[in-house]
Amino acid sequence: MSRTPPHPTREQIELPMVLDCLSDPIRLAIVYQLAQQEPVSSELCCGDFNALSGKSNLAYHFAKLRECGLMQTRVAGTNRFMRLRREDLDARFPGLLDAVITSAAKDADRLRLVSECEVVDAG
Amino acid sequence: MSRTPPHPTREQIELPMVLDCLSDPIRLAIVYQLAQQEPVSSELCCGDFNALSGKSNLAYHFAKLRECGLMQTRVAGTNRFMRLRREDLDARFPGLLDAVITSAAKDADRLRLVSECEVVDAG
DNA sequence: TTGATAGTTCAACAAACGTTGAACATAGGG
DNA sequence: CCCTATGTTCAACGTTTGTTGAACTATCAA
Repeated sequence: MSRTPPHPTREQIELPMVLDCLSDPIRLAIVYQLAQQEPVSSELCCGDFNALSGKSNLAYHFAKLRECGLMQTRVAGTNRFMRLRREDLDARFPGLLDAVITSAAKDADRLRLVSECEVVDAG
Repeated sequence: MSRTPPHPTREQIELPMVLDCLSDPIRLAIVYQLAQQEPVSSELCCGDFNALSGKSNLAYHFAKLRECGLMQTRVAGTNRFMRLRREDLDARFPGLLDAVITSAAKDADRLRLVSECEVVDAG
């Protein structure tokens, strides 16, 4: 598979694009899941999101998240590891990412941020 | 003109809809302009946004902003007065509106949040 | 080399979106 | 009453979006 894909620089990150990206339920769930995992490890790979949708649809959303500057992708063998661009986002838009994630957490069930099986596992 | 249009209740306000609404440049400019005016008077009428786009296009965006719970419209004679639903938004999504407005302010010129003539007037 | 695994790319399609202008409704002033 | 100002609604349009499945690429392990 090709090399590590292009990402915007910090200064190229645009507010409307970020908000638009976060407004899609699947992408919000991806960002939320990344944020939840952050204390443990800052990275997750594509397969960790398979519960959210099909692989090709996820690839589409990953690309959007990358293009708008929300995520960074690192290629390692046959895996791609993704992490939130927290530093860049906090620098550009202070408090925004946290506010979104906190708000999303409050509505977690309404938003189906967790996949069905995870909910079952937790219960 | 018909009666005052329907608005969602506080609990009906949904995060993805709010983010999607804010991701449009014209709507972001409307919200920003309302937020700027807040200390002075919490309301502006439709005509105050005429620099942003045509009247029918603005009516379309006003409807979106109302439907997602960002704004409230009050009918007074031939005017409609609009204000941000700050209390409701802060209750549902603490810090979100402020983070968006602060971020928008930082990029004010890049985002064309102010109309051309306002910029000229200021210069 | 063969096969399996991980993920991307492409073409297709329906649905939703933003913009326009024309028509409409309503209220207020002469 | 007529006229104007304010704002909405409607139909039309081209564009962008999200989703699908099939084809593809690349890496690793046996």
